[in-house]
Amino acid sequence: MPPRPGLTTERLVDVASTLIEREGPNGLSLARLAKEVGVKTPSLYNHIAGLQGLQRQLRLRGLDTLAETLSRAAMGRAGKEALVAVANAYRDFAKQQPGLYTLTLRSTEENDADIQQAGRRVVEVVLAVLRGYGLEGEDALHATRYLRSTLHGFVSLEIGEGFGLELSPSDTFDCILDALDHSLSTSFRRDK
Amino acid sequence: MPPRPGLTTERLVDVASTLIEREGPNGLSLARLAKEVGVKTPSLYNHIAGLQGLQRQLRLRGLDTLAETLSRAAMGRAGKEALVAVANAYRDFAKQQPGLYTLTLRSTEENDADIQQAGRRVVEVVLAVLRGYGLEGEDALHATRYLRSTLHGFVSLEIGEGFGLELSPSDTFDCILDALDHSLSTSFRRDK
DNA sequence: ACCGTCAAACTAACGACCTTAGTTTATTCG
DNA sequence: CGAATAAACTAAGGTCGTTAGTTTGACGGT
Repeated sequence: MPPRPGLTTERLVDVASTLIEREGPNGLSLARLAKEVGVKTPSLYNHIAGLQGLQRQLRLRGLDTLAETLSRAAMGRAGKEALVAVANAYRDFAKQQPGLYTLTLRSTEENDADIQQAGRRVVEVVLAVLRGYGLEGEDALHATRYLRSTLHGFVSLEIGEGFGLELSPSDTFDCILDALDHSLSTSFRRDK
Repeated sequence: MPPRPGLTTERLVDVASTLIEREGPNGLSLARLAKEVGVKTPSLYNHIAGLQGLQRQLRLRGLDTLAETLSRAAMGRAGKEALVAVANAYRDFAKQQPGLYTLTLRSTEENDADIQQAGRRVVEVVLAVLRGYGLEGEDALHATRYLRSTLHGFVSLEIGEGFGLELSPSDTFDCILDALDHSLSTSFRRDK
């Protein structure tokens, strides 16, 4: 049906996701993507809605694989074991695809139903972990924000600057998880 | 000395910092900045080293004012009181200048001595707060990363998407500070 | 086996932006 | 009052993203 190359949206997002790791989230351009797949730039518009559309697709893929990775890690575990597994899965995802992670967590400026739903799937996994701590209702929501904040903050800083120093980030991460486990076990019961 | 406008690097950074709030970190362009101060784009190069140089100056200013804001908040306080004051100052800074905050915390890719030093000044304030908890040595370094991760993660998420829902972010922040205080008071003693 | 259809590629062109090189101009200092 | 200097300017080149309009080639039905 198509004259020659036979592109698909899928393939473009594939190639773009490798590009974003090589060049960083800001180095991603339609020009480079087009060159990479052997096509002129305007041809891309048959498959994606411009640069914004491409970024949106990447964010969507990032959220989807993140949600799946996390739920896999949570399966069959509970309590601190689940917390540790999910947290490490989160960190590994960010470290293996820092470009995609960074783009995914960038503020979107526009309320996009699909993206919001994909984001909700991630939050749900975190909520499930907290259920193992007996947290529900408002407490669980506060705790979810706490957990997300800590995880996102840690991996952002680790990706961004590597924390400098020669102190092992993994050791720090373990300390943080101990502290989180302790907080979730005790101080997040409604006692305000 | 100058023919007409009499620009300075200072003034350019001033105007750029207002621009970055109106347009977001990605909306900042030399073209807009030039128009704003009534000058042609190339003239800017007499005062700043291109777009990268401008962003570097903004990051520098962001780190400097952040460090000063935090040390002001920490002055004369100790323990939980210091923690709460510094944390709120951090959050307020990010909320009042989200564009500058975002740009400041973006990974820089290049090891710039001035920027690294400015960043160190921020870390030192945090370290000082932790000294009030009796933390020193490796423990203090781990704890600093914990604190920075949580603060940065929370304000990033809050700036980015507002956390959705109608649950008050301020309430969550208070919960988080309680949990942090508790962790720092107990579980960060060397007991691994 | 042919032809029309249709999607996917292309070319052409515009506008925004960053950057460099070379030129003008006004102020200040000797 | 004249020359030096620093800050503005014009001109020009390059990269991008995007839109509009054109070509092309594979597929389905007659």
